[in-house]
Amino acid sequence: MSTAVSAPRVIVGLSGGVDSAVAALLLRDAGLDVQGLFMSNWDEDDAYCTAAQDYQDARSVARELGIVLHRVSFADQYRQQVFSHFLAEHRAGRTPNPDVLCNREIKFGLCLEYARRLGAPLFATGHYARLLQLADGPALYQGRDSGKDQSYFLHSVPRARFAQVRFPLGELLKTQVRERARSAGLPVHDKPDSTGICFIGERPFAQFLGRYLPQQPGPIESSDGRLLGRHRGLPFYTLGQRAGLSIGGASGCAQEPWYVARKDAARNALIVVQRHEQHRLETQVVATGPINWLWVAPNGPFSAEVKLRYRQPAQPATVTIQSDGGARIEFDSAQRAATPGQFAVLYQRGRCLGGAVLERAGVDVQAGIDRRDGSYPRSFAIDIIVRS
RNA sequence: UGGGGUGUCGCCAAGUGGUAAGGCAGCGGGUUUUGAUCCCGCCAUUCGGAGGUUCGAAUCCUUCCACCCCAG
Repeated sequence: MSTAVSAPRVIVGLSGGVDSAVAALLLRDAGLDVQGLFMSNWDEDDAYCTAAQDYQDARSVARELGIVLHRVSFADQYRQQVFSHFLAEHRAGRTPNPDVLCNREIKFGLCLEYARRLGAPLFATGHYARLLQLADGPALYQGRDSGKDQSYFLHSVPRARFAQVRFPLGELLKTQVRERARSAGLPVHDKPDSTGICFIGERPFAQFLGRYLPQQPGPIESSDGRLLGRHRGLPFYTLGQRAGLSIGGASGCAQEPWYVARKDAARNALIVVQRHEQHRLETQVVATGPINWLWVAPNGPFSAEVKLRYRQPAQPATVTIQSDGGARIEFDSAQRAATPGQFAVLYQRGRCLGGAVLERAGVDVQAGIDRRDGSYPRSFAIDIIVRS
């Protein structure tokens, strides 16, 4: 409100949560010309979609901060550029991460552009990540709060776009953010963290997917071919998954839970293993699609820490760039349930170097097989992957 | 309808006279801006049915029922 006429304008993506509210607060207090932007990208109003309440919260925050709040819906574009891909990946038996795409296409794509149209050279969000403007361009770093770091979800954004971006929460801990919100009198200071797919919300996942994908029941088998149950369709499961298999005890088998190890698309069979044989779903090498670089990569192989899934500690590995722009990543130690469709994100001492979608794992990398369906040859589980 | 075997929570499975282990699954919760993984909690007044013996039985007896195997 009290900003000088010359202060640069910044559009803050206000979600109605505490993080974006504090991001706006910090920028306002820094003297910037802050305006809020609320996006509703999923046009479904039900018990799981909290958009209506979130908008009210965003309004409250904007009122409290004394800033303008814009509202826009990218629902059509979200369906076109994020959700359709999400479904296509599932149909192929892979496990997509829609939120990575959402950041690239919507938040740091359309939304960034929209901010420009609103006269703002800068766009900010409440992500827990840090940006440094280096001589050769922006550098993305993990948020200081290692428990909340969200750089994984940002790795796919084209590097140049980060020049316009600010992450005011990068140096803060979540507890500090909540405290800041509370002392500033923001009504959302104790609002629970959001979970689930961005904009869609947390819902019974298999049920949700079932609205878009057909049921294609088939057998659930152990690695030695024993029939253990029925699955509802390969797309409804992800590698490493335990829950939802409904496999009870079987005579002669260990008293352990079962995990999805492999999808046999040709036979429409889901192959599962027990805890003591989880080495069957471990791989040491993976191959990715073209990398989105947030860093100038060296010519030869280099060392990095790599995450194959959000909320897993980055693992030391050696990365070799292939002629097609993808990477071959060899880990120092075997990784559990490397899943096609998920993203491999590279780090070096807290800096996010970039990342790419995981295409193949294990022997498929050596064989150079491109299995878009996420399945593995039968020998994958039976012979080759067995390690001591 | 001769012989043998088995019937304990949705599944696997302890318990052979002292008043129902455990695991898996499932459900609920925690963690979490991706489906998970992980962690915590809840889950058989009842042991195929009916009688009987006993202070007391899932465990002993009788009988019926179901299923499995071998012979037919």
